[in-house]
Amino acid sequence: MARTWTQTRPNRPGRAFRKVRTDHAAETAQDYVEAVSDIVHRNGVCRVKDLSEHMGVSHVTVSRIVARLLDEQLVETEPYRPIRLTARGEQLAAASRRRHDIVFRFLLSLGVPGHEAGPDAEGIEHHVGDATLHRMAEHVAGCEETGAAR
Amino acid sequence: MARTWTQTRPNRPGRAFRKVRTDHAAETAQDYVEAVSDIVHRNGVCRVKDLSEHMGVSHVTVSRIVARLLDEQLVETEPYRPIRLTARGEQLAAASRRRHDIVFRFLLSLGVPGHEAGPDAEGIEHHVGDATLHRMAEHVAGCEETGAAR
DNA sequence: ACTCCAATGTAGCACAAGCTACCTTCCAGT
DNA sequence: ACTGGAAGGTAGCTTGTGCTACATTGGAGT
Ligand SMILES: [Mn+2]
Ligand SMILES: [Mn+2]
Ligand SMILES: [Mn+2]
Ligand SMILES: [Mn+2]
Repeated sequence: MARTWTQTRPNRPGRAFRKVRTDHAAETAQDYVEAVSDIVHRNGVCRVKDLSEHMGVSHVTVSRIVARLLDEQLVETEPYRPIRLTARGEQLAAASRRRHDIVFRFLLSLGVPGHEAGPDAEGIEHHVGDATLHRMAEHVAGCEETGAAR
Repeated sequence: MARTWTQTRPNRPGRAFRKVRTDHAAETAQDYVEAVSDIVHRNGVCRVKDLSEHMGVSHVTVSRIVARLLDEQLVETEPYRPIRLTARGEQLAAASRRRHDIVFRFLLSLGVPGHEAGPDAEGIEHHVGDATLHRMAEHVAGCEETGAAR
């Protein structure tokens, strides 16, 4: 019965890379619902144009992605109308913003200058597991009770 | 002269998201050259199969990506032959590994358990700017001179 | 020397996300 | 009420990365 079983259970590095890929797949939805939430709070409504400027992409890219979010019931809208978040969308936005803020404030508390912490946080946030997020939050809290960054 | 100038210079969030997108574009090359380097050190040679197992993807995906790395002069190989790194590939691999190690050890020094630090580092590494990397390295050094993680 | 099979290559598909070019809609200001 | 132009939709292309199915190759073992 030998069983060569070349690769029955996934190996360690393979698992890690798979996780990164699923994180990437979730990334767009998180950033967009967060953006919709921000823009609605700032402007009252969120239009395709607003998202296009916010994300730095063309309006075409935005409207295809909005169609996907509609599919996933994260937003609702009709043609030529503003975009609102569904309840699910609000939840995801809240969770994403919380994560984003923790990562951003953590980088600041590490001593990273704001102009670099912003862009770095935008990417890092999607790859931070629960344990890592907890540790970051604790670090931020620790630094704030002592005294500011550094 | 009014100048509506809807969007002449990119806005802040737009710049951040653009950076994330360029980071993602560089990600595959970095992970693959790092993998080739690791596998060569471990096995003597690196084959498509090794990469396929390491990355957790099919051999088809690997061989198309290897073709791209060949184009970018990061690796050299011929059909049905092992894959070696070029000088440029070695350089990129060394830089990537250094970055990867710093991020990983940083997470450990934060108190993140290894089984989560590994996968998280695999994603985070590509979004860490120079200032952030420096801060992480300093944090690791500080923790090591004191006493281990925590 | 042959043969078999694991490894590799190729064809062709899917899907996400980027773009330009072009068409349609709607509303603000006359 | 009209209408010009900004906003948004649509068509169709590109690139990157994933896949299955099938063809090819080369070397290990007889
Ligand atoms: Mn975010
Ligand atoms: Mn983000
Ligand atoms: Mn890596
Ligand atoms: Mn990686």
